[in-house]
Amino acid sequence: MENSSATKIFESLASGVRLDVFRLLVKQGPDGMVAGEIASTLDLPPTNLSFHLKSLAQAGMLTVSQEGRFQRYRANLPLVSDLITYLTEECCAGHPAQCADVRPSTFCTNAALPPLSSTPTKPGDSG
Amino acid sequence: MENSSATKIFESLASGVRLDVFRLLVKQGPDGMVAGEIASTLDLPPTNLSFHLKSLAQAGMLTVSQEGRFQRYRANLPLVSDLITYLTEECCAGHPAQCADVRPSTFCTNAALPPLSSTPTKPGDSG
DNA sequence: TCAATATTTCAAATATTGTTGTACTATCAA
DNA sequence: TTGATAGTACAACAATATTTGAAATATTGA
Repeated sequence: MENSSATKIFESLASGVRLDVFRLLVKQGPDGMVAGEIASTLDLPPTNLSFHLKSLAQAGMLTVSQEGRFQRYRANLPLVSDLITYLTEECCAGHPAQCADVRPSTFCTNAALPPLSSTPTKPGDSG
Repeated sequence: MENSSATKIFESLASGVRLDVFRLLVKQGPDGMVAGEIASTLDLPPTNLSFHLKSLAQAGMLTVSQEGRFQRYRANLPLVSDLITYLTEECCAGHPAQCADVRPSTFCTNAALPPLSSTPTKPGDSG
């Protein structure tokens, strides 16, 4: 991931409203929600919601699909994974022992994450 | 975590400069870096760096410790873990099967995350 | 076609952030 | 104490983001 993409994603989450929207859609899973449902659930004026949905969708955090007059939004969870990878990659670069002191158990050691310092690769191949 | 804390954290990461700073400090691990080193590594004027460091530190993403004239900054990785938990909690609430379709292998199923839909509890106890 | 509904686009007002230079505090070294 | 270094606080300006209402677009159903 590039810095500009990651920045855009973080910007898209850097708002109380958009955070509420995204978390609501995470909860809904593959069902997603149409814009009107989101608006009434979170008690937002449609113009304002549309503004925030656009921001999230342009960052890639939401996908949209049209259903007649409705627009259905869904959270893009795989992108969250990519984002964390970007944020934490090269953690304690080249020093697995240090990394162990610092990492939250979620990271570095996690199978889904890319080859960081804790992978069983040969040492010394930091990017 | 509360919405306002999470928003503050995402705001703190919603800048190309701050993202570079944080990732650099992730790489350094427990060693961290002093402000001047960060400034020269990223080629930033000290006033500007100070502005961004403050934002990251106030959000809790960095810790600071004084060393004589120097200020040493370190990435606070456990907070990243808390943040992801907040962002993805109640994923596909109450519908583990759906969740499996959607989640990146990093989430939901992860031991470090809170009891979501994928925990081995009885089905149908959505929060 | 026409009226109603769902949602977005646009424009204007307001609010918030980012950048820069200057000044300040604290520490170091003599 | 003095002068140098490390870093931050403040103030001014520039740049962006957020909110709102009115208007536009697209779909539905009579």
